[in-house]
Amino acid sequence: MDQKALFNLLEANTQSMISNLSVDCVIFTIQEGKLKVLLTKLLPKLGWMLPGGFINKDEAADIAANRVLFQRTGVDNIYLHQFKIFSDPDRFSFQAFYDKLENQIKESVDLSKLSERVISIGYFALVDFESIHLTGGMFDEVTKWTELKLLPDLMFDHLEIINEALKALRKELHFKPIASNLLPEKFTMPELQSLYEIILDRLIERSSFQKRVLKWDIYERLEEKREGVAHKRPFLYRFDAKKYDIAISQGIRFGI
Amino acid sequence: MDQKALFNLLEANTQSMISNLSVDCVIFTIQEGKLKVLLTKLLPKLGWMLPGGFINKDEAADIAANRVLFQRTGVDNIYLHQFKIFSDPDRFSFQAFYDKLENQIKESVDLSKLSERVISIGYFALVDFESIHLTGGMFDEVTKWTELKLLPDLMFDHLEIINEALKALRKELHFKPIASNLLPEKFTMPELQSLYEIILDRLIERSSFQKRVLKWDIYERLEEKREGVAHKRPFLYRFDAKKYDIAISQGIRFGI
DNA sequence: ATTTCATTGTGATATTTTGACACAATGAAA
DNA sequence: TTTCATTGTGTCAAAATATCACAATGAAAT
Repeated sequence: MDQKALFNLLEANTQSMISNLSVDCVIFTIQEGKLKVLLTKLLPKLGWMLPGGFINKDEAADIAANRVLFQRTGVDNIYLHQFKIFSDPDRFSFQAFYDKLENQIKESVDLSKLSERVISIGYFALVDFESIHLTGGMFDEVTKWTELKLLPDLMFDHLEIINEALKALRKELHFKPIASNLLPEKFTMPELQSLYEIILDRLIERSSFQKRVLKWDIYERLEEKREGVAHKRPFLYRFDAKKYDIAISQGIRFGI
Repeated sequence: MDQKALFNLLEANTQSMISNLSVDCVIFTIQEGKLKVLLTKLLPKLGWMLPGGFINKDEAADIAANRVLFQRTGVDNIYLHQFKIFSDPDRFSFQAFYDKLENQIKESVDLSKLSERVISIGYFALVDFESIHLTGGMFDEVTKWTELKLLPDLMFDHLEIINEALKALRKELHFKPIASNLLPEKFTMPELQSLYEIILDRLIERSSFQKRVLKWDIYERLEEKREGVAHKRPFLYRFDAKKYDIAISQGIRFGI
């Protein structure tokens, strides 16, 4: 990530991009028992924000969201769930950016070419921390995972976008269980329970959790058990896409 | 509704509107035991479509949706739920409109001023048929309720928008019960059950339905009963907004 | 006037689901 | 060899749900 990305933003590449329509991605993961979200900066001197960017003129929003996320963070090919659009006329202004720039950069920017407002489409995703590899040499300076409860000041309305994303995620859990994205291929029941507890921010009783989850009949218990734990070894489970499709077609819900 | 609305659309009022961003409203109601949706035409000769229009430059999308719906149908001040955006680059083209116009109209339109694509924000609402009064002299010709299972050919991707709206409505039922909008102030349990059956398109057992619904503790039974029925008179109920707020704050869900 | 009959309120019962808790099994760490 | 946190699983009670039954109702039919 270098100044080129900033220029792309500020010029909004007026030939190929729609300068009044953007996407913003709220990427959740769980690490060290905490729910975290991926933040980026355009330049080290600018504030933290969500990875986002403008939609190309010939591009569907879902495609744009994946492209932008990849360009900004190296995160590639994940399922992004569109959850809300943010259309307050005052939510974003190029002027606010412009004012923070150094004079050298300002000279190369023509504000009059940019639209007066930007509407943004919010996407969220849940990803497995271990399988995500962030790119860019200036990692810590312009890209970081931040604990949801310890967010820094964010630019524009990005705090609101994150809050809405969390609400939408919790709703969506009823219709799409998390294990398909957030966990590695093989996982244990206690691990799955822990995810629910972290995302829903409340404790869940162990025995009834297991009974409820297994009744969905979308997880297959394997012969193997998790190795190297200092106590009884838990069974490994695997998400079964076929059983999941069957369950969905029967209108099952995944309430916890 | 006259040709002026059409001109507004085609010129997209370039001074005050964002010509690449629109809203479309899927208004559901139940009449004669059928789930119906509100369709409109811009002109009698043009095809059926959803009530929709462009967003003003200084306007939030939710406001635009209500304004557009009112202008096109006379339906005022209802809760519109934003459910999805439609961003396929080929989903809409002004050209398609243009080609269907008469020469006289064509001469007054400058296509080059219009954007090449339009992204639309989908809204849905559930309304009580009896309390809705459609305006406009050409009612049947340009505005009508249509049974969902007997939809005519629709312009653009509006069939897809309706299908997605129905999916979203069924999901949303878990978090927001319908009786607050779709029913008149006073209603009976069998009427409420009928709504669920129509919207979910399946039969529900009577006794357990009533027990489940009453356990939500958001409906208040009145002393009165429905008059003029040729059998036992059912009790009337009323939606209790305060109890509803309490229930919501406790994270209750309204699964059926 | 009387009977009919579809519909509703409600209870009885069985079944399923959930919650709370107990306890033996496990296996690395002490 | 012992310790001990964790896990799988069972038991039991409580709550929720499904199934069925039946009396009450009151306009419509006779």
